[in-house]
Parts: sequence; structure tokens; C-alpha cells
Amino acid sequence: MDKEARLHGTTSAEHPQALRLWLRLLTCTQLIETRVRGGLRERFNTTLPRFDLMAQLERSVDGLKMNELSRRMMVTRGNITGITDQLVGEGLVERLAVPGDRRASRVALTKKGRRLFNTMALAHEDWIVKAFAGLGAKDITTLHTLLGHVKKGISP
Amino acid sequence: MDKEARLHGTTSAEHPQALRLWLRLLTCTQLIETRVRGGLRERFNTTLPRFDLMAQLERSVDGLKMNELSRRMMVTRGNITGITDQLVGEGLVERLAVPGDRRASRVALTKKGRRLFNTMALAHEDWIVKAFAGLGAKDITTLHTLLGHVKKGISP
DNA sequence: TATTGTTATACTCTATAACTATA
DNA sequence: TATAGTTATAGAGTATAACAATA
Repeated sequence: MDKEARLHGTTSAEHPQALRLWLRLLTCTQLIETRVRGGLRERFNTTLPRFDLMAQLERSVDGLKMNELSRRMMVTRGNITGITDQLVGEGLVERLAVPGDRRASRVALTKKGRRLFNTMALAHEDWIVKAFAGLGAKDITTLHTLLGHVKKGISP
Repeated sequence: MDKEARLHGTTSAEHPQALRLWLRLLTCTQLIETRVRGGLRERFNTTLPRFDLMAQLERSVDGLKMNELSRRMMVTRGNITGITDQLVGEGLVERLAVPGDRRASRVALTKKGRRLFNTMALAHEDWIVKAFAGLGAKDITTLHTLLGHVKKGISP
């Protein structure tokens, strides 16, 4: 019995197709995610949420409000405060004033942060490309399309 | 920009196919997993690891050794001890002696545990089937096959 | 009153490592 | 020495809720 078959203590044949598909989807995602987390930790001493927050900021020249980061990353504001604090402590992002609203602040990558993120993004892309190396371009497109249907069917 | 496009603060068009696929795979998995965890919590006041452990035991009449559970669930033995303790506390599983090795013990579902698991498994299957309701049987097979290639390419 | 961000806290999930009791 | 299981602890990741400052 391979790992996926073991995942819920059962062999595939006895389950509806959907359940088999879910176990496989979960296994693939977990394998890739574990590698990405491990890579971020070992090579850059960082975590996935921190990488994600920096990725959010990478394309916005003026940074984003905490509020907006919370919405985009789908975690509560308190957690954004915590992640931001860490990144500020390492000089990778900074809190800037929002003119006209003294409650708010926007967070932006520093030069150092932007430089580091570019390096991390290259490594990240490499890990991902390697993970799907077994698929041809056409397969990737097919997978992307089919998962698009799944996503549409379950989006909140 | 939809949730997936936001996930790493970027639009799809600028990325290689593999990266776009990964973001979509991650989004789908997280959406489904969040629902499953939520359902297990709300309807059965339990968690995914606890459900998984019970699922491992469901098909083995004589139960499994902690060791074997650890291997199958891909978590360390200490964690199996913890999950087992909780389930024992609720009378859902029991620790039994292993003849010929007094270090070991096997864990097995109690009658109560087996009854509860059957109920949970039905609900679980329902959530999963619903999650993939947007796909036809042929699409599900195609997805399963393609993900099989992915899995093969990255298996540890 | 409502919103922005912070703080405090708690819980799940997992890993590492030291420990015991057997083998 | 090696293995089965336990214990203790740490850290990631997330949520809830109370709070201060501002709108």
C-alpha cells in the first residue's frame, strides 16, 4: 500500500472517484508545500507566511495597509501585526504613514527586503518548476483548467 | 484580482505555467481542507489528525501499533501518543497488549469509536463529493491521472 | 459608532530530544 | 545497542476578543 492509499487507511478501489482524487490532491499539495517550507527555512531562515507577505508587497510600490494584507492573506489583522513586526525587526519591510488617516499605516518592502525577495522568488520558482517537471506543457494546462473548474465550484 | 491571483500578490500572466498551476492547486486544497476541518469541528467536535487516526484503524480489525500509525500518518511517535491519549479519553480507541513484545501496544477502535467513525466518514465523503461536484466523471479521472504523474515525480 | 491596528491569549499541529522499559 | 512508546518543550500558524486611537 503506498503512502496515498494509507492516508486514510484505505485502498482506493473502495471509494468513489471524488474521494480518491481528494486523497491524491492532498498528498501532492502536502509534498510540495513541505518542500517549499523546508527550502524557505533552510536557505532563507524564513517561513511561508512571511514569504507570502513579502510577495504581496513586491508588486505594490507604495505598500499595502495592514487591513488589506489581512484581507488578501486571509488571516486576521492581529496575525499581520505579528508577521510585520518580525519583518520590520529584520529591516525587510517598514511601516509608513497613510496621509489622511492616522489610524492606518501601510507596509512596504525596504530596498533590502526587495533584494532578498527577488532572490527568494527565484528559488521558490525553481522548487515549483521542479515539482511539476514530470508533466508536459499540455498536461500543465489541462490540470490548470480542471482545477479552475474545481475552484469555481467551491469558491466561498 | 481574485483570491488566487492575490495569493502571492501577483497576476498569473507573468509567471511560468508551473507557478500558476501551483497557486491554483494550493488554493483548491486549502479551500477543501478548511471546509473539512470546519465540518469535523462543528459537527463532531474533532480534528483532522484525530479523524485520520481513526480512519487508519477503521479497516484493521486488530488495530495498529503506535509505530505503524506514526509511519502511516507521517508524524512522529510523540504526536501519535498525544492523539491516542485524547481518543482513549473519549472512549473511541483503546490500547491493547501486543503478545510477545511488552514494549509495544496496539491501538484499536472501540465499538463506540467504530460507530462514530462510520458516521463521520459518511459526512466526510459528502463534503468531498460536493467539492468536486463541478467535474464530470471523466474530468475526475483525468485529474487523478495527471496528479499521479506529479506525485510520482516528487515522491520522497 | 465604526474602523485601524495592537495586544494578550489559546489552541492545533508538528518537530526535536531526552527518557523508560523492554528487546 | 536498538526499538517502542512516553514526556517535555518549542515553534509555526491561526483564531478570538478586548483595547486604544482615530474616523
